[in-house]
Amino acid sequence: MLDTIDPIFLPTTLRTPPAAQDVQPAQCPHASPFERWFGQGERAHWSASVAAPVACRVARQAALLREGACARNVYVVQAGDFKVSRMAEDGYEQVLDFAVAGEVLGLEGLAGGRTLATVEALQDSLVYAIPIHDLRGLRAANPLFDERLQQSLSAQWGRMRDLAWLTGAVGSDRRTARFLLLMARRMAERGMSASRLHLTMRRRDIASYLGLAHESVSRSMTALAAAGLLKVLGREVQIIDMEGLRLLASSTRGHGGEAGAATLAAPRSPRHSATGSYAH
Amino acid sequence: MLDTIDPIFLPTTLRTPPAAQDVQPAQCPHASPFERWFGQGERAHWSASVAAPVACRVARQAALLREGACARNVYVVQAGDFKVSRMAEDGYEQVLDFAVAGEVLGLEGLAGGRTLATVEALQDSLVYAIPIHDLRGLRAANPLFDERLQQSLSAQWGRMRDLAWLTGAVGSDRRTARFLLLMARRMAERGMSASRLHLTMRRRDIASYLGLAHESVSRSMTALAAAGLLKVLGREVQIIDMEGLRLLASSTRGHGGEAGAATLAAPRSPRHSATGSYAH
DNA sequence: CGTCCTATTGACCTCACTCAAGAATAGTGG
DNA sequence: CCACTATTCTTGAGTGAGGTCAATAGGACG
Repeated sequence: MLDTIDPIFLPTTLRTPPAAQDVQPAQCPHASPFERWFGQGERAHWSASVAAPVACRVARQAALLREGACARNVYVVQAGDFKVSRMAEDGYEQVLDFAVAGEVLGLEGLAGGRTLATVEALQDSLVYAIPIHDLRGLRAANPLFDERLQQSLSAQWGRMRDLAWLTGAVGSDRRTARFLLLMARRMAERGMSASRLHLTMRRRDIASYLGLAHESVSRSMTALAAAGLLKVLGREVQIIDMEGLRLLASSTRGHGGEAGAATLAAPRSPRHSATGSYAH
Repeated sequence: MLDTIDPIFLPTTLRTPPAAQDVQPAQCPHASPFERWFGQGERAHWSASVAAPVACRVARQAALLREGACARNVYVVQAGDFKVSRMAEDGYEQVLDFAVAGEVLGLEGLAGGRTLATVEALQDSLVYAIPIHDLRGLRAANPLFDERLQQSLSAQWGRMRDLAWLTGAVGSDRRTARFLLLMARRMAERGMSASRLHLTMRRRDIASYLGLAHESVSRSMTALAAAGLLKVLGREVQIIDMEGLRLLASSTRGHGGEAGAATLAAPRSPRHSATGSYAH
């Protein structure tokens, strides 16, 4: 009976002490990712020929999947978050997505047998590994899992929609605002605070994801903070004016947001930096 | 027996007379999309409870799927091509993809029951409609179809990869070059000439897809033509120097392509326009 | 304590967006 | 078939935004 697996979050050598909402899946309105995927109690039975998913710890900066490798497993993220990237032909690292708890990784390698992206842990994380050759049997044995898998495949479309929504916005401030709103939405979907973001990835990763220079991301952050929409302290971001951020992000192109009220101050003047410790 | 369906291409009021390679699926190294999806001859049998897919003609500019509508069918494109777009909150039309023969449309609506994108025919096209409630039965009855469906779901990941590859490039010329290479690759995958592109979509659609202004797309086209890489004549594009185009597109950012040789002439000087009939 | 990585800020300047106008094409109706 | 219209495409001019280069500071880690 695998339902006795305790979803212990890994307190081993965590650089950044985990925030309270991260280690308490019980606080989420939904059950833990494991239960949502495989069911709980007596419903989480496995067929005799199929092994139960194996819990794996992934250290920060460790590669869960490496581009071009042989695809062996898919992974369900139990805790932590990941960066999905791909190497362009000239060595540029193109970030495709950021995956958080509840998502499944490695499905892209199903067809070709080869991993098509590198997936790297942004913090010490916990995943459940499912061998690809067990997928069919697991789907047959566990209807809930089959349903979740279907949803994940169609959720892939949502990722593309998000990416297009982000890169479709003209203006680095707008684009950065959309990114923050997207991250906030993902937090909210998991029952955590939407206004308090952690941003485990580097500015450079965000920049690659948004199609900007990392300096522009940095500048936009401070600009949004100077406009009173955010408080930025390194990778810690607190959204002050969610509605203002939405208004700014709502217009995809052209000058001014909607009614011309949400435009940031044109003569970028961060005299009084609201960036916390970075003030000087 | 549905294998007797003749994939007649519609010669009804075609503005642009279809090129020979478009109406001759027999010339492709692969079979027709219908055969590739459903098999041919005796293998294309259907279970008694599941109707065979229905061929549907879609007129140019007609909406095959409309965003927000109730999801009833998925469609396999037999001939023609489509624009997949989504309306942003401010009314901006964000183009997400261009679909060509062999691809499946409407899968994104499977989970939520609602269509998440508008799919519009760029030319008079032919699709096979499959009711969603028949999907399960059809997959069970036809293993080939099941396999293709799996591949299409994982192919969705490739679309996102393509989109990120496009928007990741800095510089409108590079981005346009990548777009043309992408279209050429899709043509080649279907056994057609990779150097001769039709571009059934408007410049504005390309621009939305690439995250550019449509004027920039137009300018980049003429710039690429002036550099001797292309011949542009409205929506008809012929790639002259495929390798040069690849070299230009290979570098995602920074000045110059790879060895500094593939940069376009800096003082954009289209004295002698190579745009065909647009010369004056 | 020294090194490496990351983040921020500044200066400069190219480039692409915006606005605007003209030309070519497609579509419609007489 | 041609006139008329609407849409699409191209080109120009100007400017502001963001990319590149560069320097500094902060933080992590051994």
